[in-house]
Amino acid sequence: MISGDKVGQPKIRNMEEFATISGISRPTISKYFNNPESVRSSTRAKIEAALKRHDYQPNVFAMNQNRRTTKNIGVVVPNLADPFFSEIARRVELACIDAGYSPILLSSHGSAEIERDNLTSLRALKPAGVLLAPFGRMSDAEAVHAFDEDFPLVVFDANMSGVGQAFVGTDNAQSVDLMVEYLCRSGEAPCFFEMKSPTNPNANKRRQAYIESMERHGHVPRIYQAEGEGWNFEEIGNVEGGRLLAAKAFETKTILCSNDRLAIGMLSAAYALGLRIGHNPECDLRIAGHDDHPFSKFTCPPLTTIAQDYEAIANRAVYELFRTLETENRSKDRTETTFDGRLIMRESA
Amino acid sequence: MISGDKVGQPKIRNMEEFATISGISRPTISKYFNNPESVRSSTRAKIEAALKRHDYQPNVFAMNQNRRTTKNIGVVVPNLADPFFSEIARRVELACIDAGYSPILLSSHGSAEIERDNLTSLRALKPAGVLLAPFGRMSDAEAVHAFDEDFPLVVFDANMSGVGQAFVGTDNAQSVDLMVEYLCRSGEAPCFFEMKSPTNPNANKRRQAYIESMERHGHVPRIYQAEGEGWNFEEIGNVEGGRLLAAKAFETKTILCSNDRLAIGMLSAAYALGLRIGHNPECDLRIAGHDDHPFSKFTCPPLTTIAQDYEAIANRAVYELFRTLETENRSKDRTETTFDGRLIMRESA
DNA sequence: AAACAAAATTTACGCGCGCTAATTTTTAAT
DNA sequence: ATTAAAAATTAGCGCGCGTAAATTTTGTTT
Repeated sequence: MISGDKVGQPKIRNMEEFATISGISRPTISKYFNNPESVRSSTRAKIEAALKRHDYQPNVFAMNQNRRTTKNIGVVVPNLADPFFSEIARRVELACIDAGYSPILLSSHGSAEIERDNLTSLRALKPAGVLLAPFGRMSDAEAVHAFDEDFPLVVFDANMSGVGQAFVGTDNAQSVDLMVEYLCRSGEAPCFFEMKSPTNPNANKRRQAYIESMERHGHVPRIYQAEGEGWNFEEIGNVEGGRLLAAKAFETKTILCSNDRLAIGMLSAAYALGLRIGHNPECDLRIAGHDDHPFSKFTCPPLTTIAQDYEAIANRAVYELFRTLETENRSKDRTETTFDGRLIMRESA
Repeated sequence: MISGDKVGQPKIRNMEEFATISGISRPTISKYFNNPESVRSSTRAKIEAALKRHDYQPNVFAMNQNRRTTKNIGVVVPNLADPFFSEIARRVELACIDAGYSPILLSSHGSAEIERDNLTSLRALKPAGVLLAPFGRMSDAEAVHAFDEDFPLVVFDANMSGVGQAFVGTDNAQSVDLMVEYLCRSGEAPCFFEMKSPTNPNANKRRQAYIESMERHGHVPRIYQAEGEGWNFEEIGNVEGGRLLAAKAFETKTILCSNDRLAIGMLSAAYALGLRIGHNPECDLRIAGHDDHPFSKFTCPPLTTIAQDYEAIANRAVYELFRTLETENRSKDRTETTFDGRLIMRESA
């Protein structure tokens, strides 16, 4: 028995045959598969009864060849190995499926070239729309702009000015201010640790937010930048952060890291140096992060950080895309939505 | 200007137009795109000259509708949020692209139902072959078997007896023995910490390997099992492992965890309890893991573990699939390939 | 140079479905 | 019972390409 066959039933080869068997005309069957609500309920019942007996499904390729627009949604993230993106991609995928679309998940594996290739590949699939978390300034701006011209596009996580029908992300100004305020209130004002050449534009926003927040609280901002390129943030935080710690280069005993992955690396370096990290009086150092990385709960000590609202960002990004798909008027009003970060207080700061 | 156009050239709409412009018949153009080597070099030169001037690419949907077999390769992993799978998926994807195929990456998000749905979705895409990392005994065996009947299938990471043309994974017997031997030689024989109801069949193999290895070394195996379901391994290792540590339930001071994620959670619990972890004489406990999770280098202290050979597994799985695609004779000789794990000595054990 | 097989190309048809227009049937409202 | 609106049917073209069979070209042998 071939899988998918119902016992004793011959295999349905195409929509014509299924139409005959279900006693409905082919165009009506076609309408049904395009939108089950668009046919009369009595007709729908007949079709679904036939479906139960024969489990036919239309040929995807024939469908997509002739449809004005496919049901494909491209989802492009810079790096699936980063838990932030794998988690948000998961939610985006499920939201698309719920809406009856087929998400196509592409990771750029940390390379702007692959990001460009991914957009090229997507063109061939004629997606109804695309959700893109771009590298930002690392991205091939020309390719992204061109893609924006040709397809409905929603950008998330990292903003690119003027690109896409909408941007959805976290309000770094709010989230960093929240953390700075907490750190100042509960102890010494923090210095800021980040990468010198951050791949992600959010890093720049966070630095700026840190500076403004510190000044607002009447403190002098102090920024320390680590050398290093690429996506190996933990390693950079470990090596460069460790170097700074060993050299006692930090002028304060409270360090706010630009993201959790840097903090995770630095915590490991601090441990190796025998430094006690935490908010207790007997501790040497406080370290905080940003993003609520899934492992940040299990660092030593657990990392105080900012949780981004994955669920809200994913749902809103999908919502904005579908809104664009429904209202044909492209590129009129570009919306920017940011969600607040939430302070996660743990032992590290 | 529409992106993709060459300046001053009109947009090519289909293969017919491209054939006219390049001065070659359409079927020959079709042959070229199917396999450039299959046309005479003089013909190939003409086509490629035309391609330079007009950058036409065939309609994917029309191609796949008529081809006996598509160039799609399905890649199904149980959980992209797990770095092991995101990393191996990355390598598999790139290997497929190199071979001129289009990988379609699907994560089952930790749910056997979604795994089944993913296989169903893949059917519609008529993939040339599929690379599946199954849940194992959690998988919908019937669905997987049925899929195996209908498509060339290579199983990796977790074996399912008799399923697929090939299995590729890590030799747990070897890798666990390697670790047990190291631990025994460098100190006390380890006890074994794992989940009571592991989702992954490798866990069972590792337990068995631990028992056999211990007996071979003349020690009594001691196994501790944590309650808890799902994929939140760190949490389970943290809570249940921490409970056992606090209760001083472990009869030895060396603990081998079934995987790194459990170890990561337990390390965090040990830290909270003020236990000193490591191989130095003054330490209270040694903890080791398995998989060389990307974060294991940055635990406190860094985790001694077993590195699986991602590259080899990914490449071999892809290789086995392509071998199956070339030789039409399915289901004759099923191969099983396992690669050795590599001991990564760090400070935790 | 003729003969001939092999390779390349052309001819011709079909894939499975979307979509449209005109017609017929069914439903819901008067 | 009448009628307008909604839904379904009939009929048929077109999408862009794969592919088998027929034809032409090419390269090799005698």
